[in-house]
Amino acid sequence: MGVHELPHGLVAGAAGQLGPEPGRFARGVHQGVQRSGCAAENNPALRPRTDRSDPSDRSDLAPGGRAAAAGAPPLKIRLPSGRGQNTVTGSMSETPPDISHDQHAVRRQKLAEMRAGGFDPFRASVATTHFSTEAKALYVEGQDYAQTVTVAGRLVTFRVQGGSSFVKIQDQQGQIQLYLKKDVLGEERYGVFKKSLDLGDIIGVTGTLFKTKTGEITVRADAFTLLSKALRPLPEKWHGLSDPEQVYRQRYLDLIVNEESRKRLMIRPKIVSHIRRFLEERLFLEVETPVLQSVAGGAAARPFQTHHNALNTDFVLRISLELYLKRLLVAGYDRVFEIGRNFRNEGLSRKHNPEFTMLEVYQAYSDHRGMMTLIRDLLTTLCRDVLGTSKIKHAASGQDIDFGAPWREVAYKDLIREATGDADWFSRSKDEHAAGAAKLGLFVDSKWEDFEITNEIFSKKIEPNLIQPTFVLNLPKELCPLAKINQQDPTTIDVFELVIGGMEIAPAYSEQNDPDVQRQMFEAQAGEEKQNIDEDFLLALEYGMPPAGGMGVGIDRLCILLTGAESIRDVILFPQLRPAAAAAAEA
RNA sequence: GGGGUGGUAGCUCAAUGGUAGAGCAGUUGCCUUUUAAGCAAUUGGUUCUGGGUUCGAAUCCCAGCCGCCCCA
Repeated sequence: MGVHELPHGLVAGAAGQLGPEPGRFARGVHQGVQRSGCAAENNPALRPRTDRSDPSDRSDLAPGGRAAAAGAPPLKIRLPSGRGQNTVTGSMSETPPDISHDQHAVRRQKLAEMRAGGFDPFRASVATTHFSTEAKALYVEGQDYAQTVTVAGRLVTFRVQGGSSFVKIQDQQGQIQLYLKKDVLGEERYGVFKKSLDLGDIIGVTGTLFKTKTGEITVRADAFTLLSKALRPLPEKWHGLSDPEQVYRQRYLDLIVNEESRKRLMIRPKIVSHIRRFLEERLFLEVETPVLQSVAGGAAARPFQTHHNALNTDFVLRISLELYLKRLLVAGYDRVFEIGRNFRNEGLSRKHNPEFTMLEVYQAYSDHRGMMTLIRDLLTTLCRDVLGTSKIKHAASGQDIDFGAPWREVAYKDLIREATGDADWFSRSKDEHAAGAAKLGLFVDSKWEDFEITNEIFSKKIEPNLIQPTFVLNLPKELCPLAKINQQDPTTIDVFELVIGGMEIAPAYSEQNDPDVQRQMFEAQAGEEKQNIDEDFLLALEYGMPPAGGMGVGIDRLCILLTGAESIRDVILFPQLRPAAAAAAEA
């Protein structure tokens, strides 16, 4: 039935049954450890003070749950004869091999002995009342042992000193120290704690808050429950996990032991939720559009191929959100956004993951100028509310990026003229452009179109040096077929590209809504920017799309920027890696 | 795709051709308000994989796998 899933426990705790009576972690049950069955079947609020299960209850335990369990001896790791005290249980009569060096085996043996003693550490859960930091906030100065809490988490430090011990558990919010004392827990339970728990185990504890001599708010445990046995040891607590490969492949370990990673990756959900709130306050609708598409449009990139069996049709994974969101503009969704995954079948690098997250926003009766206001407001409130500052460090340049200062606006062509020192750059020939680029030390591929040569200068020589927030305006029309042509200079389009910290963060357009011009611009594309033509999209435009501003924001890059990360892999929980050879062989 | 660089105990790292070590973790013992706890004892290795050179290889060479950095 799974009545007592952990979420229920959390809800039950949060719903107001605070301060469970100490006796709820029944001592008499299976080495005093409560089981999920009991917790599930009894409303925690109504349960008797001393929640002793009757023996028949044990039958629903693991097969090992026998009456003999109650008398199970303290756990002990068996060592070769002559060393330590062997605890010979049941049929074990041979001297077992020394496994003390093999932490996995030691933990497995502890588990086996627990099960043999009638306790299965994977069957219990607990109704927590608080997260760690919430619990600590409840403490009232000077009122030790007044507040009862039930907390749960992973054991991350272990300091045993004889008859009392300090340990820390870690949960989603942080850590809280627990104080376990033989006098409080009783000899047997304290022995169980010392002998059968390990770093990495997940436990639940009920106890009262107090402040130690050294000033740390701590839970003095009245009872504890092992909720999950860790069969593998955690990485070392002091240095954490540093091998980048293991950090990425076993991110869960990184998140357990590396505080920095945990903090950094926790910022991301805050950023995303701020964006949602910000846009919803401005009456934007969040929608979801197809990932599986027939034509990968809205950008120039190689898509991933896939196949639908029932339809016997090939699909591609989307490379942008754009064309479906514009269909929704046609449909009358005047303000719409999607935060979704795009997939591009390209190389991996510090700045590229094959799947990445984009925010795309479209606002009818706005334009790229309107988008400038929107993104500026979004990013300044984001800095204020999530980071609590308007300035962030940009490690690569050593500068502080100041979101509070006025944001620079500059035309693409002006930047090129400045970088090349050539006021007449845009009236020169392709060969002259190639020569000019080469003079700047750039490699020029003979296959490149003229505009690609110029854009190489922008990408390599200009963009990386735009550290402060900069709107680059009026890009050449070849760079994007989906924007409106500029009235004054028809070689450019009404767009901006927001560059911060040397990275392209957000391109935005005055969206092209003339179906005929749109078709022409698709057909006129050249070079690497060429997109596939989505006929269904063009059909939609013929029904009439309102004038609109649209913008894309690379969420991963935004997170890199705002967290000071060095690589996109540091802001993606599970970055893409080549499958491990060993893992592949096992599978 | 090219160049560079790395892979040693569960984790973090030493060991430059001559017996593979340390800290943490583990195990055993002592320790009832600690802060990376301490003290004492102790276990622990296919040095990524496969070849080669050599009396002898973690170390040198070749190939492969995986990672990281730079370039295309």
